[in-house]
Amino acid sequence: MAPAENNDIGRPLYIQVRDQLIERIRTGAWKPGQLIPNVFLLGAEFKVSQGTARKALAALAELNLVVRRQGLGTFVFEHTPAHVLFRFFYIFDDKHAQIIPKSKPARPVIARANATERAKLWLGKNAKVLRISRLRSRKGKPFIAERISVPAALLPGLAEHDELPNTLYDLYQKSYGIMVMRAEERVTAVAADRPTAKALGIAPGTPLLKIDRIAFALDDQPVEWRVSLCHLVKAHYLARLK
Amino acid sequence: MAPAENNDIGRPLYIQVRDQLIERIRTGAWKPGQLIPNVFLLGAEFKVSQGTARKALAALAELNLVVRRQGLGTFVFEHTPAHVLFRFFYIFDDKHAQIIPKSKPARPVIARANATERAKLWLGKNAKVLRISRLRSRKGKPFIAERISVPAALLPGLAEHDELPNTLYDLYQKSYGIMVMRAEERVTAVAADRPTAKALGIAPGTPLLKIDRIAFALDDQPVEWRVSLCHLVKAHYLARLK
DNA sequence: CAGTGGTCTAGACCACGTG
DNA sequence: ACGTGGTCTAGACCACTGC
Repeated sequence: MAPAENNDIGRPLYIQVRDQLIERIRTGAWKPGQLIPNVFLLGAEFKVSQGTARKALAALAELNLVVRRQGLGTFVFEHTPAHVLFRFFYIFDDKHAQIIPKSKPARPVIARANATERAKLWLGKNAKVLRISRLRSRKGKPFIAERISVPAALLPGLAEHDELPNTLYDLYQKSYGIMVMRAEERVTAVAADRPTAKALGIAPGTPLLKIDRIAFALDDQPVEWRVSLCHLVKAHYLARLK
Repeated sequence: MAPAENNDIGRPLYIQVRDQLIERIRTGAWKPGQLIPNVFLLGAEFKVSQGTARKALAALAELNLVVRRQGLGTFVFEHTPAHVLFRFFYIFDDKHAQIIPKSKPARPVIARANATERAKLWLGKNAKVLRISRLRSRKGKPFIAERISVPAALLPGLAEHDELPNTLYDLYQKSYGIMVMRAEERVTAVAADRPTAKALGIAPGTPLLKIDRIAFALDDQPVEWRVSLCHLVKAHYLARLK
């Protein structure tokens, strides 16, 4: 990268290198779990020093796109089901142990996006969405009613699936190359309405924790809207602030 | 730092430097808002290279203990009321604007810590706590009932205060040198009990968002336990996951 | 203009995990 | 023993800020 390219003027070299590496991961040229070249090889390839290549990798690791392991190498981040839960499902029991919920396979339904879905997912007038409704259980008892909407254009062919896995985010990554990078959760307390109460086996009016989540992909486009109504007994939602 | 000190073997140089700088901030040798020496001066003082001093400062900035401003210098982080709210009060209205709550002055009460307080705040058998109960309002209407417990030993003389400010964390820092660095919030939905409902002017049984927060200081000791019962209309708690 | 943080280089050495 | 990431150095130059 000896002479600064014209469209990159002003941007630090290590950011330019980082962004080219991001592109390799996004396009699938480098697959999840794959070992990538070390700092010297990358430095040689991009005509930058070892230190700059190292800084680019550190920035990639900061974005959770690679994992660096001393003595082993640098690997493209892999969305395993366990890791996805660990990253994006913050319900804990009263002993501070993370709760791993089960969900029954559910069939997605395709439909025209309604106004809320278009607003939440930045969709146009005639866009379609896949909707998934399902219950999540703990020790055999349902405690979360979940409603998910995903832009249909992002997941071609998914509507034909009969069964969806417990964690959708690794399916998004492995089958569609969509990496969920961050999420925003808006949390409130609501009273259970009749259908929800029936589904969860509780009295109508019971206070539920409502988690309204938008998940964003690498390019910061929303890829999923999910509303979870949670009946938490001896359990809580955990947020860490710093 | 030319020869590695014995108790520091194995720890990277820049971490050793960082920790000595942390100590200066913690003890008040460097005051909040103060400009600190540049990388070359720090490097000379600690007998390390410019790059290592820079890495120590970057690590300090990572901990939010200093703010680096290009062209100006590096400053010790200052807990202004506005910044504290921004960092630790995550209630937003439906237009995604952060809500700034007002609270009436409240008088702290001193008492022997009960079992829950001892567990949450890691206190011994006969430790005392200061308790503060207050309402927080939005547009003149109370919407949060708050109960706070703080180890009395941490805040000598506070019990004599008649009035407490809207944000306690900058009081902790300025008057007692306690810097709240992080917090854990456990969030659930509960039904309003009679006294809370009366205080907030709502019907008993109304779903409330209960936020159970422990705030931790620099040394990772808990310094405050706070339970907030929030009646959120057209408002929500926001969490950002990455 | 001077002073600051930010980037970049080239190279040495250390710490860790595997074979 | 080897290859990896992690640390550390010494020094050059750039970018931003305020005077």
